[in-house]
Amino acid sequence: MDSPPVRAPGRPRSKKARIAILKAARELLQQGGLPAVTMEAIAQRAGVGKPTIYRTWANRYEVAMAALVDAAPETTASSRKAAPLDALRHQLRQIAALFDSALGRGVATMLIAADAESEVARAFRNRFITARRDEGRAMLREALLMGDLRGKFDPEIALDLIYGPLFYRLLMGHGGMGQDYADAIVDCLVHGLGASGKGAA
Amino acid sequence: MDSPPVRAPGRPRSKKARIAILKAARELLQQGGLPAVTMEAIAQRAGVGKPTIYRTWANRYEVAMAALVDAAPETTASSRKAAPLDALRHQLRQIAALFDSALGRGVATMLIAADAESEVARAFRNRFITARRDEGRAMLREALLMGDLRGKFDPEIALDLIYGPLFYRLLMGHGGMGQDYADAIVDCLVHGLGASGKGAA
Amino acid sequence: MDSPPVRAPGRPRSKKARIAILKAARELLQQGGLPAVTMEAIAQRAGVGKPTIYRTWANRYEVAMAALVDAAPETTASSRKAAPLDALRHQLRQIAALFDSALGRGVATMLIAADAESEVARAFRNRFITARRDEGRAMLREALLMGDLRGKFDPEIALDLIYGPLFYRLLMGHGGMGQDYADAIVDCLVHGLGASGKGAA
Amino acid sequence: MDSPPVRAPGRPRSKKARIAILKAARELLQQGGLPAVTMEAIAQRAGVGKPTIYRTWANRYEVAMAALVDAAPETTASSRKAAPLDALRHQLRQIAALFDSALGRGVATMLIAADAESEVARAFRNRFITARRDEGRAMLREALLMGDLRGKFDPEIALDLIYGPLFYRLLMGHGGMGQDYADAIVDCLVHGLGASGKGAA
DNA sequence: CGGTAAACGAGACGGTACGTCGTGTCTTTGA
DNA sequence: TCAAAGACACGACGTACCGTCTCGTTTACCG
Repeated sequence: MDSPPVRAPGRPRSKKARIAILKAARELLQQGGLPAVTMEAIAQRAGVGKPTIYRTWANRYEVAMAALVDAAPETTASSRKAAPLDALRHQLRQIAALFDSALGRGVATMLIAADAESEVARAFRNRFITARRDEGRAMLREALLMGDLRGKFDPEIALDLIYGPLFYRLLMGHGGMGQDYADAIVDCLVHGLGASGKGAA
Repeated sequence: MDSPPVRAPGRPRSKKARIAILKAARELLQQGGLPAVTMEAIAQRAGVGKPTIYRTWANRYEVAMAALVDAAPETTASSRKAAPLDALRHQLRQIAALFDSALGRGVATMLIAADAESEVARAFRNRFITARRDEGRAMLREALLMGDLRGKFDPEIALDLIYGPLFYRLLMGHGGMGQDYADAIVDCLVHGLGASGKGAA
Repeated sequence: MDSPPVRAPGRPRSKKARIAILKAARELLQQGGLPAVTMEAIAQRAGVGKPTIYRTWANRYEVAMAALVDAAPETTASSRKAAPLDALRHQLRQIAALFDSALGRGVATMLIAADAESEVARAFRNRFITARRDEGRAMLREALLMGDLRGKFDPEIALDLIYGPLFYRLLMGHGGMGQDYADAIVDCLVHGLGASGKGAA
Repeated sequence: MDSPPVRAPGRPRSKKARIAILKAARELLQQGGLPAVTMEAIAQRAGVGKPTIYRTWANRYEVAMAALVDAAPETTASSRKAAPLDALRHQLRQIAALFDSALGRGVATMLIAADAESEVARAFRNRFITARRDEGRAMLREALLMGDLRGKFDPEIALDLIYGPLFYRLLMGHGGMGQDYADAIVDCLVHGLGASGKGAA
């Protein structure tokens, strides 16, 4: 790997170490899930001292998150020019695919286990959750502007109703995560359950 | 198979020990959250040997779950004679209150960390999740019968939209879990987002 | 004391169980040494409940000792009519052979580990040690009477010098336990080291 | 092989921890005998983690032996200028005193229980047994040179006859371990039992 | 010959110690 | 100065036996 110049192990390693750590964490995550991502395993596999890891991340969850953040595509790069609701469906399908993968559970575990206020946890949420939610919010607004949606609703609540079911099934595993599920969520929500005005509070 | 008349040989398991273990686990869960529920702490607090715990439960998550299952009320005992949608709102408020408590995170962690196929995990899901979902399904049906709802929708998807947001916020913590949140979910869903027929797939 | 007329009420102890227990203990001792002789292993192998063992023996060492006592030949049945010193050599060879076997170490361990005052420990010592020592004492006396020995010595010290070396090598393992060793001990002792009268105290 | 210039990487082992562990083991040994020397007790008393102990020693017997080796005087420092046989008597009295102490049984137990081939067991035997035996051998040789002894005998057998009785009584406990016992052994051996030439094999 | 009392098998009990693992901190050496 | 290596204190893990107890069953004797 580092054969020709044979740069002996020493000080100037900062970037290389970081990359090796994240790579090791990613591989461990894929092979054995989050429980396999131990500091010791990372250090050994990356050829790095444990203190070097702790210098950058506070605990193993942060390393795992950083590995995911590092690996994931920065943007969904949604298909431009599509109708807003179709774009929303497309995005939802992508998220469903992620949750359906082996990493899905790991994502959920991290969301729970990590310190909610840590720097990396915030970045993780930004990258994986908030960014998509922001996209979704923009899509809803556009749909209203273009007349695809005409109801009166709190967009934040609507976004919860859109993304919530995916997390629900991720946690409970009581149903599939297929593409049609993403579509069904949108359809059910935009049509509503048919309020009659009788059952209101 | 040969269950009713047969009796296992040897000394029967002690009811006292079982009760003490679950009580200790419950207290530890309330005081320090799930991380505090260690086998050693349970054993010491319950005045019980560790093997006695392992004889019944496979790991600390199972004990914690069993403690919750043991402690929780069997049924929500919803207010009878209320309008179905009001009953649904009431149930949702109760769940929100649970998730808002210190136990909320623990519940979520357990759902993730425990072996999904274990006996206790199944019981836990039945008691805490499925039972409420079943109640919700009945309420939806009743609302349709009574004319409070008139839409055409897949009830399973609708139930996901109802309960999903609570898990979403439990995981992400991006918003409150108050009583009004429960109401807002129901309202948003029954009215829908106002489909125009244009944005369909 | 009150043995003949009195008879305990209830079911008498099972001879079959006793035999099975001692057999199991003996086998375990041969296969894995003393550490393998655990109460649980004995009980399982003998098809017997642990309390049945404890009813007769106080701990695993006692069981192991009883197993040895039960297995060992009651008497050395020394060759009659042999010269006393030859008989002594013969006996010593037999003891060396025992110590050289797999059971040798177990014997030593038990002598150390068991409660020195227990009933079985005493029986064990009687059977294995004292009986042989008594035989040895008789042989010494006979040798003196017959004129084979003419020195002035304390017989108890002489007996220690005869049997001690075997235990020494059993413990330390610094030399063989062959037949010639037994002979060498007797020879060296009966001739002595050749006192000159100068080094006396 | 490459010992002198080479140095293991990483943090070197703590001398303080080693000393604390051996001190704790020694105290436990004195207070409660070998059964009291448990890894957990050592770790707690020494303020040390269990893995730190296991890093150096394989089991509690090794720790106990190391503690004794560490504590014992390197040499008996026998009284110079004494007659060789008197020096031998002196040494034997010292050993008898050790065996008579609370540590005596522990010493014997360790000799049996520990892995005979382990590094520490070898050191233990060297320090406690072989060194004294070597001293004894030298004394015998000197006594022959000086004419205090004139017999023809195998010195190794003679040494077994000298030290064996002490181990015999240590194991069997059938007699005292006093100073006069040490003297009696030497006296009996140097004079012999008085061979007549009749009882030979 | 039917009661009764003890011994039986089975195995759960409260404990203690085991030896392993992972954590997050520290100390040393080397580049 | 900082990185690797790895020892450190800590503490939970899950296992193995200990010696005791509680079951329901079996078996011999004695009234």
